[in-house]
Amino acid sequence: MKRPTIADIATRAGVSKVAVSYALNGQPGVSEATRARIVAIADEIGWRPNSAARALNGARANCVGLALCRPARILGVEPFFMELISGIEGVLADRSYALLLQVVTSHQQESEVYRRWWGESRIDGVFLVDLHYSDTRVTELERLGMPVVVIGHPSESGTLSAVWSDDGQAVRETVSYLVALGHHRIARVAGLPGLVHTAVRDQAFAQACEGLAEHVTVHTDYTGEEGARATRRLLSSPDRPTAIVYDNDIMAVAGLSVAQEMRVEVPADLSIVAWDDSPLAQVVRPPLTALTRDIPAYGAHAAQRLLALISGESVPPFEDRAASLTPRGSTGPARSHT
Amino acid sequence: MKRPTIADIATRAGVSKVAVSYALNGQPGVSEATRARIVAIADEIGWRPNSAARALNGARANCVGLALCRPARILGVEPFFMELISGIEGVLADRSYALLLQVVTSHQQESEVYRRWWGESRIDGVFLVDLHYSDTRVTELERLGMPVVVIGHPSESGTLSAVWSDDGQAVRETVSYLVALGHHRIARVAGLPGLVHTAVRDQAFAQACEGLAEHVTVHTDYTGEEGARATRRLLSSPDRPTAIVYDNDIMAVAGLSVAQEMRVEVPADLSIVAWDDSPLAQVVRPPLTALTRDIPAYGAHAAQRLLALISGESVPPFEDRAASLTPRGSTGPARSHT
DNA sequence: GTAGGGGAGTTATCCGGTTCAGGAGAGGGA
DNA sequence: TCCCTCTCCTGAACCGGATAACTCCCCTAC
Repeated sequence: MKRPTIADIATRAGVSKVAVSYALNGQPGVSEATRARIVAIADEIGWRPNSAARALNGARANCVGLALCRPARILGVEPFFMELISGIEGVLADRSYALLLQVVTSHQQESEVYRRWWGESRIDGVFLVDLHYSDTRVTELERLGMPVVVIGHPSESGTLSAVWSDDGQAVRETVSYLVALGHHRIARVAGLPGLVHTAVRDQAFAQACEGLAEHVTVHTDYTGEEGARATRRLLSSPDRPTAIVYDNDIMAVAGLSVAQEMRVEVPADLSIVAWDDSPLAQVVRPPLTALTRDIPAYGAHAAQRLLALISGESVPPFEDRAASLTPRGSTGPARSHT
Repeated sequence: MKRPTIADIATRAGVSKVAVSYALNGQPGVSEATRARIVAIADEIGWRPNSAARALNGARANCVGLALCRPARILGVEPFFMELISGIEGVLADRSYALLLQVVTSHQQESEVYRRWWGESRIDGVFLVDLHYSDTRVTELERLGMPVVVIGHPSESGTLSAVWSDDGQAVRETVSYLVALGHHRIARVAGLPGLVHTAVRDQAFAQACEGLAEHVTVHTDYTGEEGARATRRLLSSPDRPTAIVYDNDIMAVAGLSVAQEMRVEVPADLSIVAWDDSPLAQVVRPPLTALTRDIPAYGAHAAQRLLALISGESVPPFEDRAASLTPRGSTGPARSHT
């Protein structure tokens, strides 16, 4: 029941281990006849190269890592990561790379996971997501000298390669769309304030809203509860906004529910925009206007870069397409001033 | 910049590789003084055991696998898998086990992934999810002789160990709750018909509903669109149901939206129950009555069993707690017959 | 006739850690 | 003094492949 090795194949074929190694790796040094015979035997007994043995020869581990540092309940409800992973794996699978996944609870733990994986030669590189300002993980990974692709804004990725999309542009597009619809009081329910992409959006939002009667950003932890609470507070203020942009879909749905509960009509009294389109945004009534990104493609681009990096190529920052606005029923003209 | 090996430590400590190996593995054969010295040096230079070298000696790979066979868009929107993974990893992390993840598009591809991982000695075992009837993956995995924990009903898991929960009981609890509220026409919007847990629920539902004026089950692919379509059809029938049970939360939310769009009041005219509680179920209005399970715990139990199996222990089927009903605003008494 | 060249294999070594079979030296009992 | 045991440590082999270097052998060319 032991797994077959090249030595077994060699015995069967009546040649040396080396001939088998050459034959199975397409190297010169064996005749075509012998090669065919060896390949046939390998096939027949179901031989697979032992990844440990290969890795031991300084070869690649054929594996990359991803550590996610978010509470389980948020990870579960945010389609983003699963879609990202799907996209990443589409590329990895083609090159027979595996993905090592770990959910951690702190950046310190995350760094520790990287150090361990790298020290144990388990992985050839990692993806880094959810960049913070002065992120200790960046310096840590730079120090390790491991191939890394940062999925996030290059301004904070240090010397590490980055794959990113211009959230600022998406914000500007959204705001000017809302302004064109006659909205003067726009609010934004944002995600975690420490994240770089939150800050980028914050800043772009503030700039795009200059000159408007009112604009405000509220930070949350991405959960529906906080999204609902923020919405309730916003809609309770005397000069309540006529449009709210949410940083994820679960908060947008929560906000929509709050509006309905408070008898605020969507889109007549309130327009809602969700960041990141998802089936969820489309099944609620009215369907949510959303900032659509091709997240699997985003992940695929990151994976391609990481593999290139591992092969020793140098990889300049790659700017993916910005999210684009998909108008649906949740946005409409602002009701003229009452 | 090379990663340190035990040979480096040996040189530094002035002993042989073997002494270092013994010292670092807590084996007898070195004095406490020497052991302390070696451990200190290892610590100082940041040594980690090369996992490939260890694996090569017949040791465990310290890694388990999970392949998910669902389209990316469904995976993303269903919190189930991410929560399951979080739970699994909580246990794995304690034992320094890693999780290898792959998203595949067919069972054939999934089996191929298992064969490859196992053949390459990358993993010590796998989780099998989304069991079908006459599942070829079961026989395939039995043939490989690899440790496997099936997350699903033991009736179809063959000789493989199973961790499961009694969906039938949850269905019965739900139906009797609805009946107690005066509902006589109950519908169920179910998931993929091929899945064992769908069939288990189907059967339990049919049995629990015996004697009712009407009960019907509609199968879907778990997407919000199909959930909405099914709901629309159900609510358009002359004898429309007064209660609908959905197999996941995204379909329940879609159903709720359809009801609202059709001016069917929830819960006055229609009660809604969602399978698997999630933040999503709680943020919509009215909040959804849901079948709550502790999914991370479910994953944790499965992981414990898989690790036990890998250690050579025998693992009987483990029945986890059944989902329990969490009543919220989406269910109420059936309106008396008009 | 012989040097040269290449095809087809082989042997030896290495990767980093584990394991087994000793071996040196100290200590103890008869 | 001899032998035995125990502690602490070492050399060698091994895991499954990759790779450098070498050996044949046959064919060609000068």
